[in-house]
Amino acid sequence: MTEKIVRTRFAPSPTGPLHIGGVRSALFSWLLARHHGGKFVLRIEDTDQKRFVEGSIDLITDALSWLGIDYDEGPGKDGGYGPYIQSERLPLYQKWAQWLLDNDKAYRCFCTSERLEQVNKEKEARKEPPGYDRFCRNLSKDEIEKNLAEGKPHVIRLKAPLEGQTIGHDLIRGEVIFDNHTIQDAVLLKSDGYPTYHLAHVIDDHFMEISHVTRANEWLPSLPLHLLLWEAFGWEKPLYAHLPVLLNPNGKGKLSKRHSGFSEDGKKVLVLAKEFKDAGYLPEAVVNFLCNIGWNFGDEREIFDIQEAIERFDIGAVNPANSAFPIEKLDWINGIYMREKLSANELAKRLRPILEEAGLEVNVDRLLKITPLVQTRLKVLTDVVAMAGFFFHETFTPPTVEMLIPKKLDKDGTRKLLEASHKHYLAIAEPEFLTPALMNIGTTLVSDLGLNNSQVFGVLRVAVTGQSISTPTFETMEILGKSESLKRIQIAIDLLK
RNA sequence: GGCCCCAUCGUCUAGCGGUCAGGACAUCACCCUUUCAAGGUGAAUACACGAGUUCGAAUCUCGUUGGGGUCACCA
Repeated sequence: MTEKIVRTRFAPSPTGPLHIGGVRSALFSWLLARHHGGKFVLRIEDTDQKRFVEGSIDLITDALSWLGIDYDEGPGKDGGYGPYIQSERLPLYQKWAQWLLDNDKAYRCFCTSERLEQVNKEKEARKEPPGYDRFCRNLSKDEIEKNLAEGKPHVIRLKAPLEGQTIGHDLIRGEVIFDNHTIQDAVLLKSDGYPTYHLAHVIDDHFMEISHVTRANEWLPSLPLHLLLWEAFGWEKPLYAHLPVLLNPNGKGKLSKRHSGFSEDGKKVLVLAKEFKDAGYLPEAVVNFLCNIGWNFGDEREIFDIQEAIERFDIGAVNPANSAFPIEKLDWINGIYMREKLSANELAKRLRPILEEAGLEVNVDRLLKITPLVQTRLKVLTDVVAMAGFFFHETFTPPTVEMLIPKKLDKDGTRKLLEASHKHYLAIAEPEFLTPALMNIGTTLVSDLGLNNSQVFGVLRVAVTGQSISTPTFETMEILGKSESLKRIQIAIDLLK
């Protein structure tokens, strides 16, 4: 077992955009494979025709690639174990379902969904747990032949043992014991000829030689069923690891797609991988953030790059407890990446497409100048538009009068301040129109006028940028240049007349 | 309801029989300061409860409570 190559897989259903919980599962699976120098496989589980959503596969692969979670085998990337889309493997499932039938491990069930509903209703009335009553389990050969001859639709069900126990081993929580009588005669092959997840994953994981099955915790209750299946086939079982579930930020209920776009305490709850991208988070920050949920790097470090995570990752050390989604930590981590892990040039590269998407024409030289100014101020990339978008506007949008007048100063006082500023700045020679000199004049104005820094610098900021939150005043003026800065100060003066 | 899983600051976590129960985010205060940030310093806050086992339990056992998951011809 130890010398066996580690092969893990991420097996999403193409039912829509990739969810952040799915990303987490994929990430841990990927980390496990990379840690052992093994292979990571992407398999598409599209056995439910009704839930298939066109374009989902691209959405899934796009999200994984944005995050840097690369797969060695998968759709369009054959590694000798394909096809990697379950709907293309139907004959295989049917063949092995037949094998189970032939070996008395499964049986045909002709019950209609109406009857199944009826059975459950009756059970509920008797306060019994719901479940199939095994009506078809002991059908005689003649009855089966008769039903078949009549062309009655049917499914194939597992013949689960009625007594005894099934013991599972989970890498994260150890031994898990189930009484066999609680295990259902689950449907393995549906009447449309498609397998259910139960059958499909066992067959695929066997033939794809998956060594570790990592999946979300909601699968733990069906683990015994899967174990029974492995035993029925007589195949060597993979190791299982059930990852803890991501709960909503308030800890109530699992984080689900239903909550996409919903807000909680006035904060939007992001749940789709794409939403994180659109919101301006860096992929490396998202990955780092996700690593810290349920797993601990050690050394009391929370910031680390993906290579370091691969080196240390240990699936057995994953915390078995579910966790509330600590979304507020993402802002912090994202900030660290933007100001400490990225150089100004790299940050500028990421900022450019965002400004362009906002409809701004980006002058690269100017962008390079303002990037250092916004670097410590951005929470997410998209903040740059509001904070520094004015640098790229064709026309200047002047502030309102209210924005211009600071606390403890009236209209006249503000205008006088601006007039004095205009006079001083006009006197500076063009080549000296640089931050230190501008700052100097600023402080001179403060003492001359008997005001404080905040008032003087604040008024200038608003006058020059047209907004009250912006890049620092004097650096901004330097970038804007002498004539543009003076022009804007004059506009403000006129506004106050 | 049955079954299964889980339980350390508000949150993410470290801890695996002897620790002043550590770190981080968030919060608050102070410093720095041209708005906003960033940075610095400091504060406050946790072993769900009850029985055992033990010289000694956050750590082991059982129970209670609480939370979560799951009981489909969905995955």
